[in-house]
Amino acid sequence: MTDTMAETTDETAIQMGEIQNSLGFLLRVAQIQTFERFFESLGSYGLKPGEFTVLWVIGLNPGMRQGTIARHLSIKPAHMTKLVGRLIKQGFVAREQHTEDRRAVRISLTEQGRDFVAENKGAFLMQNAHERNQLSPEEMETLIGLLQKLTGRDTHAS
Amino acid sequence: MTDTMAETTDETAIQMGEIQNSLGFLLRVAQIQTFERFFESLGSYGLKPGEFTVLWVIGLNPGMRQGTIARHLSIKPAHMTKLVGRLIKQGFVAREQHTEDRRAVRISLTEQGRDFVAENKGAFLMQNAHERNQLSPEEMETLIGLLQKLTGRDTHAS
DNA sequence: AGAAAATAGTTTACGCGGAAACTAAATAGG
DNA sequence: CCTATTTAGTTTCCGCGTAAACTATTTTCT
Repeated sequence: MTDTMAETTDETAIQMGEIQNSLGFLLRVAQIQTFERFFESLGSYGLKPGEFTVLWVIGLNPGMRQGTIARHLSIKPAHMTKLVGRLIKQGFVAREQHTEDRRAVRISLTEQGRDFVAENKGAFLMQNAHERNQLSPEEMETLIGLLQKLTGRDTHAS
Repeated sequence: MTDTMAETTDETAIQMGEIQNSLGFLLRVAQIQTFERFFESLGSYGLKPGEFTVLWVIGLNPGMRQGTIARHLSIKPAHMTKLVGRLIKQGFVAREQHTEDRRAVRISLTEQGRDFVAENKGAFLMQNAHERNQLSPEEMETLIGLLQKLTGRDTHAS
């Protein structure tokens, strides 16, 4: 599962240098791994992490504008359109015209969407369960806190 | 159905729930931001983070097989082919046939490639300089250590 | 040796996500 | 009012990264 030490070709003596400590590099690898884990639990439904996140937030904010949700999730408008389109096609989300501002689009979950979120909430949040990775609960907490701070998403940001 | 049915027009009052603490979500946002920072410094050269990383590792391991490097960087073979192709087109990398195994491809940096890496090494590694983000040096160190552990890439396990 | 399997890398087809151009609706300015 | 600007979302086009199929070479097995 982890790096196969058995494979002892001379080629494996690779030098990585400071890249090993590069934030960008580590974030990339971490995300790849997280992505893979996600598919182990939710992949069977053909849903991607981003899609589940959107579903989740729509569920918490029914009737909100899709643009607002996109902005808060750092999703680009163009991408949001397609994302919502997919979710609608799957029957999880419904669009409704904003009555006051007819440019705006309100979105909310369908019954099916609510059920889906409720069912898979656990699996999704399991991502940071320490059983699934190398970190202790405290370490995971620290990591998440630091990432929140790094991204300016900690609740008590300056 | 629930009490959250109140339609929110206020943008700031968005609910995110446990997603805020989701490792996957935070990794995604962090990576987007890191990506943006990268372009501020190296974007002018039209080089992507992944490309610079590959360039870097080739520089540290001249003449190594491209597949070996790919594996160590969690890059898929197909992608590696295109990556190397681009780097060759830019004049940074050179291919040479492996003499013993004619299937294998050895790659190394050109003079231009070495110069480029030397020039931009500082800018690339600056990513984790605390001046560029919200974290103190110690916090950054902790974060990097935790990410290494999470990804199983902490070579010098504490 | 010769067929079969394994290995290295490439090509092809596809989906995701982004930038920019576009449409539609609301607001501002005269 | 009526044009001009802004805002919300969509569409179009493009590049990245992946899976799967493919080519070429090496190894294994009999």
